[in-house]
Amino acid sequence: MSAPYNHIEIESKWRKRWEENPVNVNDGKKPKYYCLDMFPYPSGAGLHVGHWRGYVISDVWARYKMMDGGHYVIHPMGWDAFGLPAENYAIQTGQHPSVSTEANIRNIKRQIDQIGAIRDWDMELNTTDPAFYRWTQWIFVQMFKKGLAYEKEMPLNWCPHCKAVLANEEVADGKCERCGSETTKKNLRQWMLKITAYADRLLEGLDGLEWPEKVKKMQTDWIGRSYGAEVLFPVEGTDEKINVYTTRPDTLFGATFMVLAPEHELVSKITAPEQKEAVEAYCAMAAAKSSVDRVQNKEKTGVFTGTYAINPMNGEKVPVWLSDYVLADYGTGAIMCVPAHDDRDFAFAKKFDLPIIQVIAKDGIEIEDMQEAYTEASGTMINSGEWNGMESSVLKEEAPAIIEKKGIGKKTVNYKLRDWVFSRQRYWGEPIPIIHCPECGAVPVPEEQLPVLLPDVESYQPTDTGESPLAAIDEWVNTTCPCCGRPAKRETNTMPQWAGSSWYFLRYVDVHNDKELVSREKADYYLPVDMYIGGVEHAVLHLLYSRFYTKFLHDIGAVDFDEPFRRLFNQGMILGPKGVKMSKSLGNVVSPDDMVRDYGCDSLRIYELFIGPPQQDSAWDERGIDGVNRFLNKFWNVASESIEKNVAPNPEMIRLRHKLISDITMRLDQFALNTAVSKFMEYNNQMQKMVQEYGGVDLETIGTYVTLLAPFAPHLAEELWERLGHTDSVFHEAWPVADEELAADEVVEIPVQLNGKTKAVISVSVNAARDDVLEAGRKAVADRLAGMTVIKEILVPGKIINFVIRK
RNA sequence: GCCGGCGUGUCGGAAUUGGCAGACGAGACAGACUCAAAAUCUGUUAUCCGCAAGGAUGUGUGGGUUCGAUCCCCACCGCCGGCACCA
Repeated sequence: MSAPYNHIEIESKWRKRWEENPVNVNDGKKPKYYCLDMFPYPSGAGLHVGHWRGYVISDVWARYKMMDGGHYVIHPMGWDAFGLPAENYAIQTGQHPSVSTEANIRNIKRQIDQIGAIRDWDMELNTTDPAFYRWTQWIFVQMFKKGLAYEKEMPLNWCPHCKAVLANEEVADGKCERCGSETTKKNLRQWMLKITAYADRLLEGLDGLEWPEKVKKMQTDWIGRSYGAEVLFPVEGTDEKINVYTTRPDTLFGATFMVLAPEHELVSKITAPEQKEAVEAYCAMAAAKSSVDRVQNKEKTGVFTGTYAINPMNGEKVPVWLSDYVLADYGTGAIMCVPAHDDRDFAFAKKFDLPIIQVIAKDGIEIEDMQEAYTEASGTMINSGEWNGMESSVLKEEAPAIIEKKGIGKKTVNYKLRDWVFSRQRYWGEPIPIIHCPECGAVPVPEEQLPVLLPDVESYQPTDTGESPLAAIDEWVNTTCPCCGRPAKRETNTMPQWAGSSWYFLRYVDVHNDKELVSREKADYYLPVDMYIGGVEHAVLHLLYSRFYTKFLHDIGAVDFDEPFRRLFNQGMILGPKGVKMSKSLGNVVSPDDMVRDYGCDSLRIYELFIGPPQQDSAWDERGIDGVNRFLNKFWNVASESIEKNVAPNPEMIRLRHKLISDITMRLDQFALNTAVSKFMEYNNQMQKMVQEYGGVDLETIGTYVTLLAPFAPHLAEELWERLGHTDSVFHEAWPVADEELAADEVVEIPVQLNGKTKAVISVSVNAARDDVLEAGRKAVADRLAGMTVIKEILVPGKIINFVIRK
């Protein structure tokens, strides 16, 4: 028996070898494969076993791609280092955020190195590096020049805790996505990015992506495209017209009242004098409502304006109301209300005793005393003048065109997606490269003057007023206009956390380029990303923003593709031992460091995969790693024994070899990494029996096993590969290919069932004739067939025999 | 409320997608080695009845399709996630 497996010695040996002699090198001839991890925020807590799992998954994939197809794999890592925690730490300690960030990066880099992954550290980047954010600012300037970055004053989501505005994507349930505080609305002048200009392309581009359907669905819903019509309702006694958006123009005859958002611009113009006071009071109340109230309290409120409008379809007078259930920033901020066919309108009509007219009847029957709205689109039109008798689902499609023809409105498309609020009132972010000149307005900083460096401040403390801490640095703020040379002021807001991450993946491949964002030559060879691995929490944030940025950079000719990530894999979270999210405050964070020391990197790698399906959340259970560790030790022994004995192959071993190749490859391709590990264990158990029976397993089979195991346990594999007598790295081996004929069993066991219940199992040759197999089946259950009538005999070759019998 | 996903031993999970349910691992129990423990090895381990051979039940619940259902269809229950007054 040779020496036992010593993970410390072997892992440090190969770590050193790989450093001296990297296995993943670009010779300029290989096809490329870009396998990317979502880059981490360098938090002070370091990596826990959950982060580790994501990086293990991506490394297994990267190494597999390196061997399968002989790719040069781009597998870089960087730091998404702007953001609030570093800034908050700076507020507490007075230490510059870059200092704590740098220390955190050192620690996390050490932890990442423990994974033993192939990494292109010469591509490392950091979003807070001026050489990087120069180009983040450059992209902003290009967007500004194309009219996609603009300033606007509007009510915005404001987080009183973070003291910054938030994008819609950063607010969930009326609360700040980051800190959980209730958000309020604040009227502020902010920089916006016109992501809505790309709504259709962002929607349509999803079709060609190999992404989880769930994420595509989330983005589709977030963009929220709907088709309908805008219809003009003249206001009685004035020249004004109220423009409403509806997806159900077929129900126009059923519109018995209208509702405007309290913020609608016509409110003050059309309110009747006797209702003025009530309307003003209602608007004030609506403005004071918090986002949480608005989302959670769905009890309808409203006020009558005292004014009537005319339904343009039938000339009927309809009262105009105000209510905050109509959103000012969706559609036209005004709706026509059809209480018979919309739940919200129904509730409003019931509360304020407004008329309800049914215009769609299921099977032509009108409902007496309606108790709830009939919201289905199928039925026959009634009470609808010229439309009576039509099928409503047909009319729904045709109505926008009819309305347009009549000159009372037009066909339209609407989106839920809003423009992206892009400025933040905080210190630790990229300065927005704009100069405000009293004469020339907002002027971009000339490209050759980029980057606009983030200056040092005395206080990082954010303000309550919506002003950035940068505003206090007069010598930085005061500058001259690049256009006219007169005194001007710098923009003091910074960019949101998402700015750098929206395009960083493009920069890795040309990280030192100081002439352009990325050279066309390098972009054409290395990009886009072939596989992107990370958590699902960025579905409508980072992943949507990145797609928008890439489409924009495509349009200005910076890159020749317009989707950044061809394939996306969302790994599940590792939860704490009790199944709750790991967090510092709960004290259930498990660090990989001790386990790497005690069990070795390869054991932890495999355990991270074995714990459950990679896309699924799994609770951490530290005991499980023992099983994986035992498996690696056993395999080490099987391999060592076999190397010593060098036995000749037999058909059983050859069959095992080809079955293993086929099983492992299939599972890798399906991303079923947990069952790939099970299969390794299963085959290892079989090989152990062969060692007992034949003294060892033939070295070709051992070599194949080692090759297949290499992406999972790279150190152990390299060591055994060397012990098998090879001088080159196992990672330069081509991925083995199974010979299905050699993998096929000669004899198969098939169950024999009576009425679907297994009563016996027979062994038959795979080539046996149908009748012989059936005969063998009959024999196996002969005693049970006695006195029975066989009604039907079912034989699925190689699978099953089933006799349907009756007394 | 709407849209997804899931529900299998004590636990994590598997089942080549309609063909022996519970692979693989953890845990537990028993045994071997040991003065002893750890490590290692060898068994057993879905439930119920039975000394046993064997039999019955069993993939959230109820029904259906099928020779055969964890898998397909219908209804329901429970958990998780997303969206949420989007006209």
